[in-house]
This record gives sequence, C-alpha cells and structure tokens, in this order.
Amino acid sequence: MKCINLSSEEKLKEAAKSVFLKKGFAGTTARDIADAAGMNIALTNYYFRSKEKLFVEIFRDLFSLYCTNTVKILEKPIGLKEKIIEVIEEDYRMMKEEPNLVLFIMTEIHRDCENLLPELSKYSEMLKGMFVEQIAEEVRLGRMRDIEVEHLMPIIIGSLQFVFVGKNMYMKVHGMSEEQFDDYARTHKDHVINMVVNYLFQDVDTMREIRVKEETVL
Amino acid sequence: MKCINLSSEEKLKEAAKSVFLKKGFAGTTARDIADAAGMNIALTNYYFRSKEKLFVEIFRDLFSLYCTNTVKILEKPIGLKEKIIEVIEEDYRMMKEEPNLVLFIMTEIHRDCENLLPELSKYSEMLKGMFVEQIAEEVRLGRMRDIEVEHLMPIIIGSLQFVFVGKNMYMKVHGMSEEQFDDYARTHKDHVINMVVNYLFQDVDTMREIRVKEETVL
DNA sequence: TAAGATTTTAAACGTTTGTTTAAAATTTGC
DNA sequence: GCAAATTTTAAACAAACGTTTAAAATCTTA
Repeated sequence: MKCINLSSEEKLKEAAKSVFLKKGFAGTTARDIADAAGMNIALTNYYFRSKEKLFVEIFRDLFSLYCTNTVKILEKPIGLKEKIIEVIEEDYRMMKEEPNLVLFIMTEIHRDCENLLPELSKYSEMLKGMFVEQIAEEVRLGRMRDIEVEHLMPIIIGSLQFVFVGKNMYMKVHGMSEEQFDDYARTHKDHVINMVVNYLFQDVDTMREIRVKEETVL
Repeated sequence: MKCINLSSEEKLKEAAKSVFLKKGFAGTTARDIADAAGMNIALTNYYFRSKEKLFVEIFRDLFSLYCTNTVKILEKPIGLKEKIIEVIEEDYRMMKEEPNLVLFIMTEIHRDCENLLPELSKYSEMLKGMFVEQIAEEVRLGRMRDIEVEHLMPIIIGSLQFVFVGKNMYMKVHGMSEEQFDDYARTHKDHVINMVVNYLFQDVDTMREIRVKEETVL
C-alpha cells in the first residue's frame, strides 16, 4: 500500500507557494522551486506531475486564504456596521501576514481567468446568502445608504487592498522600511474603516440627527 | 547620416506595448511581440537591442501615462475638493482607456523595483509642491479632515483603481460583459467620489452645519 | 536481512527562450 | 542609375525551459 512521505511533498509545496507568491506563475521556473526547497529538480514532477498542476493546487489554497475568513465574517449573525469593520480588520490581518497575496491573486486571474474560474465560486458565495438580505433589510429601514452589493464589497475591501497591491511602490516612493510600512498600513486601515463606515452609515445618522434637531426647534 | 524609419520602429513598439500590458514582462516572449507586430523576430533586437531595453522604454511611457495627467491636475490653481474630484474623474478616464494599466504598473514594480526605481520620481513629484501646501492650509483652516498626504493619495485613487486591478475577477464573478463592466465602473466611480469627498470634507461641513443650527437656536 | 516498494538523484530529453549572424531586399545620396 | 547605407529576412546560436529517464539510495515489510 502507498505510504507517501508528506514531509517532502509538503516541503516542496511550501517552497513553491513562497516562490509563486513572490514571482508569479510566469516568472517562476521549476529550478527556482527546487532551489527554494533545497530538493532535486525532478521532484516537482514526481509529486505533482507538472509545474502547472502544482500551481493550480497552490492557487486553490491561496484563493481560499484570500476569501474564507471574510466569508465567515459575512455569515456571522451580527450587525452590519460591526460586520464591515470586522471584515476590514480581517483583511488587514490577512495582508499583513501575506502581503503579496492580493497582487498574486489579481495577476494570476488576469493571466488565466478561464482555468482558474472554478476557484472563484467561493468569492461568489461571499455575495449571496444572508449578507445580501441583511443589506436589503438595513437599506429598507433607512439605516444604511442604498448601495448594490457589487459596489459594496469593493468599497469595503478595495481601498485597503490597493495599498498592499502597491506596497513595493509606496515603500520606494516614501522610502519606507518593512516596519514603517506596517505602521503606515495600520493607520491607513483606520482611515478606511472611518471613511467606509462614515459613507455607509454616518451620513444617514447625521442627517437623522439634523432632522431631529430641526424638529426639536420647530 | 542615420535616418531611421520610425514607422517600423514605432509599429514594433506599439505592438510590444499592447502585449506587455496584457501579459507582463515575464509572460511575454520575443516571438509574441514579433507576431503581434507582424514583423521578423530579429527586429526587436535590431531596433531596441534587447527585450528588456524595449520593456524599460515602454514602462517609462506607461508610467508616465499613469501619472502625468494626475500630477497636472494636482498642480492646478483650483480648490481642493474640486481638485480631488477631477483626479478621480481623470483616473477613471485613464483606466477606461487602458484597463490593464494599473495591474501592469503594480506587477512590474513588484517584480523589479530596483531597476524601475528611477521612473518613480514622477510619482514623488505628485506628493510635493503646492499640493502638500494646499492640504496643510485647508487642514489649518479646519475645512478638511487632518490627513497626511501619504494616506490621502491612496484614499483618493485606491478604491477606484482596485476595481480595475480586479477587473477580470469582477467580470467573471458577476458574469459581466465589457459594456456592463464599463457601466459598473462608472457607477463605482461616483460612489468613490461621494465617499471620499464625504470623508474629507462633508463631515466637517455637516458638523459645522450642526454647529450653525445650534447657534441659531440658542 | 533479504526482497520489494518508494524516494531521490544525476543526467539527459526535446522545446522554447532571447539573441546573433550573414545574406537578401530595400532605400538613400550623389 | 549605381554604390553605399539601411532595413528585413531566414536560419542558427547557446542557454534555459519543463519534463523524463533509469539507476542509486532509502525505506517498508516479511
């Protein structure tokens, strides 16, 4: 009976993940992966049959890393404002842990959308189910700006993720170290939370406050 | 005296630009470029000496396309709110014209930051000069939220550019055609303008309005 | 410990890569 | 209109690519 030594196979996969994240599929050679793992060049094909099959397997894992936690938060039975703040905080945590992830995902989907399409279903789930209903309910009650979910998600995650997509650019332009970028990103995250919550909720609240004040006066 | 036929050299460069924008440096072969131009494979090296030298020349052009118009707007002698709206509108116009540009810029700087560093100086200019002074003045007068310019620019351009970075992903996830994405992006642009202006100015205005109302009452 | 199964290795496979060459085709300048 | 300069071509280059092979090394099982 087959008894795979997972240690070698997984060591190779971890090394490949690291290289793919940094250089992308097109920029990575089979020898880059072997070198990073400190293993023989033939082992990639021995364990994973081809560079592309290894890549697809890793992409699946990384796309899950990109989505899963956010989807879980969207499904939590909590208030919408609280939920959106949690999503942004989780996004920040994820990108701090793996800063290359967002650009990697975007680049590879851009390169080979058709082949990687099946992996996108999880992202679709994000926008369905109780989250959409929750938005509709909040909008109906006038507690939230009327906005379609297709616009809401990029509003929530876009501005912060963009900072990590352009991480190398910002670091060069502003002469930042890794630590300085961490500080920068954390501060930016707080700006984004304020801005998004302000746009989606506060304006409504403030308008209500004004209305209340006016009614009190009259 | 040397008399270059610009028609062939420029035809090659335009073809290369198109291929590089779509596939990136690592994903583009010399034969891809020759095929796209309908020219002989040797001509790339005849006119540009190497694939990399051709790429750097094209990157310079495209980075300029990415920055120049925005910098011009930032230097205009107009109000800050008006200016920020103009920047977002110009960003949208640019990305509608060349949807692959932002992801291209981000990917290539990520790949080879050191070599492409000299090209980044223009982006730095963006953040200097009268724009910074204008922000400081507006903040001092209490007409604008207190925010550092390093955070302001990603706040302004990040959310909208992110939508174009993830264009292929959104199109697949939401099953959009090119025309539908155009509509989607235009609507999103308007959301971004509202959100950003709201965050930077409206809150201050509204608070002032409230204060004025209170004073009127008392 | 011996036989069989599995893992690892060095070497080579046929392609494709970016680039070069040298001759052919074309254009330029007198 | 001819010699010189320039542009374009087909062919080939060495190097690097993903992959395969077959033998060596290691581990498993009895």
